[in-house]
Amino acid sequence: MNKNYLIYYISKIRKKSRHFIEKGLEQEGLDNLCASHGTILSALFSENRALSMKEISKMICRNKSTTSQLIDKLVMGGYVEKTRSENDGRISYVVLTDKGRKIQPAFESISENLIEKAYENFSDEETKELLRLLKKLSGNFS
Amino acid sequence: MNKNYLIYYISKIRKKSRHFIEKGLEQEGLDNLCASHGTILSALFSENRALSMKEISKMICRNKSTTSQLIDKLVMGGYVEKTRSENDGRISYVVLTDKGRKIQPAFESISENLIEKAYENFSDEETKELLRLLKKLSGNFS
DNA sequence: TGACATTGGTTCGGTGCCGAACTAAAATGA
DNA sequence: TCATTTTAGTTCGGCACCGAACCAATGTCA
Repeated sequence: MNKNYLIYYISKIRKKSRHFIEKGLEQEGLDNLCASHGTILSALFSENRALSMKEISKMICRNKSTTSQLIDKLVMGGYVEKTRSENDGRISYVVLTDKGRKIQPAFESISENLIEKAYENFSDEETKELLRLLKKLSGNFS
Repeated sequence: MNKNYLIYYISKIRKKSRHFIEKGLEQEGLDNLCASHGTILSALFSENRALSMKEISKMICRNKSTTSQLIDKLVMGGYVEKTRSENDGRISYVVLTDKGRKIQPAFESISENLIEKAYENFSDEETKELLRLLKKLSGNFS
């Protein structure tokens, strides 16, 4: 058992999953979007409400400048819109457009395929244990 | 149990571990080096021989153009040297310089600290199981 | 032996992502 | 009330990383 393989596996899995997602996006004709855009849209789908930049930033674990740029691209693509908050002029909310809502099924399918592939041959027990250990590991760095 | 958290944890752990390594490098005065440079140097330390670009590329899981650029930076910093193979003019070998060898202890200390922090409160059993499951997961994408 | 394919590396353009500096709006508090 | 601090976002410069195009050396095979 070589403990040092940990980071090796982690970054390999991350890279492969990103690649998987980006291939999926490409097949759905959603070129010029990357995995992070997918994460943002998924968040908007599941929350089903307007989200502020800050909320999105936190959800996708990217800093605010990155988030700002990612959203810009989604706005350019017509998938989301930004509106200034009426109560607090600093906040801008991001909402899905019709075009954005229309691609939800594509995303869900990619996401399902990813999960299916990742956990292939995993028993429920193993899946559960893996998630528990990853959570614990992640917490150790905080 | 939400299977979708998998990628979330994975990228969080990756990001935090990179951050940890880069902080460590900074403290050792090895600014302007990133985690990938660390991985390359560690490979050179542990293999203790000249490595070709291709070998390095494979070991660090980066494509050849990225590897080329990372090595360039290490050459600039005086940590490694590149020499053309005599048998095969296409291959260039990378070797540590004295300066490169001198920072081995710093790297090992960072690496140890990282492992220690990551596996904090992990039993041997848990560590072993985590590594097994990650390996399995990683294999599922191949 | 000479055309062609393959292989190891580099160069180039582009993207994701970051931190620092900045702007504008809101909160604070003397 | 007004200066100061905090907060939400944007802009900018820089680096890691990638794929595509490219180059030079080697392998292949008729």
